[in-house]
Amino acid sequence: MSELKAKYITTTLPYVNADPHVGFALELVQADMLARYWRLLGHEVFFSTGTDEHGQKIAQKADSEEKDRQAYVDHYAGEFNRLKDALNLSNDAFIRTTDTHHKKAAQEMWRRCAAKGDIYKKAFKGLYCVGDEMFLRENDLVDGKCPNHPTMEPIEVEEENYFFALSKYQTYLEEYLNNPTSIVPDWQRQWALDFVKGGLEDFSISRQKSRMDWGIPVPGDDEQVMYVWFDALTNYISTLGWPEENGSFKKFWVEGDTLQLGGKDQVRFQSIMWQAMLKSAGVPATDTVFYHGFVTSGGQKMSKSVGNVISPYDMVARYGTDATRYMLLRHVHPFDDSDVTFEKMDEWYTANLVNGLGNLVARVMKMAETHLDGPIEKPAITDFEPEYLTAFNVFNFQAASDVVWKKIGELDEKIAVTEPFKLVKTDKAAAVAIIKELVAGIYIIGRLLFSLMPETNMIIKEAVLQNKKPDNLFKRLEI
RNA sequence: GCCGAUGUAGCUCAGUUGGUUAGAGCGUAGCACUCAUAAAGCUAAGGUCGGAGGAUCGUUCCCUCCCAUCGGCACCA
Repeated sequence: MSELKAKYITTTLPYVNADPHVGFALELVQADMLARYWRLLGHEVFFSTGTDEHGQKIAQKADSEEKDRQAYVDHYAGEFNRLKDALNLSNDAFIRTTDTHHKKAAQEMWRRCAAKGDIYKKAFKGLYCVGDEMFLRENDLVDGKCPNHPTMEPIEVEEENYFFALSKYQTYLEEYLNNPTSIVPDWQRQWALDFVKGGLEDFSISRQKSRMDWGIPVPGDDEQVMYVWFDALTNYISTLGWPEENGSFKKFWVEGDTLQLGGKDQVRFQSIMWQAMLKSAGVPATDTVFYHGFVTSGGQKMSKSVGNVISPYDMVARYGTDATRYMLLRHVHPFDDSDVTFEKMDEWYTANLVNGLGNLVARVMKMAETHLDGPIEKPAITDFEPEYLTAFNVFNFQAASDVVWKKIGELDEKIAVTEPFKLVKTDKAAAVAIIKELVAGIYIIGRLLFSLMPETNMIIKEAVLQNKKPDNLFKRLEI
């Protein structure tokens, strides 16, 4: 058997200007399910996540709340890092773009792109709102005024910024995106390809320090700080120790398979700008970027004003960690938008977890505990069925989960058909044989849940090995 | 406006080489059982497969047009 390739997987880094959102929780558990699955298959895995902490919006928010900026981002980094326990994540690294090492790496990225001749200075002209202390976008203007300050006249400001020569990489990016595995799902790849073919503009990668100083200093220019995107993108390799060329970077990025996850609004950044930066710096491209959809609630985008925001912490509080993972991985579409409400989640929870998985384990283990002399022989490890493997290969977390629930249904049916609880009164040996099969079936279900619901996996395994009915896996919801 | 999708049972969705009675899960109704978290099992109701034309011996699945919904159309990240 050939050596399995090392696997690198990372989420995007959420921008820490708000509390963790269920959409990001989705990305995290998707990454975690893959990471655990690969480890189970025997791959060496490096799973990274973290926080993106520089830029205008964060500086502004911290200032407006009269908080020290570093203290402000420390707080939010903590809020995001708390998801590790809440969602039982197995990430190997949590990188913050304010980490010292990361700052150095971002500067090295800059130097390399500059050495390649891809960074140049150019005058940038834009409408600037003095009230917001930031440049306004054409689309944001309301009657030509800043939406937040309709009484103030935006002023035209010109400043010199550094630009990255993205346009140089059009041909390269077309080649890269022609590779069918560069982006999943494929229609996102088509979009990216069309976008690149339509022509690329260079983009600014710095801000004048006098106007915005919450960023990583541009090497060799005290007047400028990096634009947050240039800084943040570098995290995907700085987390592996880059620019140190050996060690983790070599093992996972150069010699391993690399996978990045992101929301569907990230295509331009992850698959276009970032890939051009990597090429410029002489670093191998990301093998695949997977883009998930958005989670809506009640048919609308979540927003504070609508009042339909779902916090992952609220989900965990109501259903528990494994059940929350279950909702996000089995009932949210891997890459299309999905609608989630507590009403729907209550149904899923009760039907599939309480009445389905939880009840099955309870009824089987009760019979086992009552009628077997001791634990069954530990079932041999069997290969996963093809549909389970295929589901993971195409990032179809729902299909992978469906395999488990199909088995749950089969076992429930088997109990109904063979009635071991009745048979035990007339033919104990036959009943015991059936119960043993059922327990083995539970064990297999537990194993299939390894990546989806790690805690449940452990409980089932323990229950089988000790021949003891566990406490109810999922508590019935209070009405 | 342009580009791209989507429109299949109450809900969420499967359904590619076009071929007899269109599927699953959840929900609903009834039957029945009792090992289990009043759970599971069986049965049933429920669909002109968005609409209209066309090509075909024949299409939910191909072509055209229309309607509806959604998303994107670069420096907010």
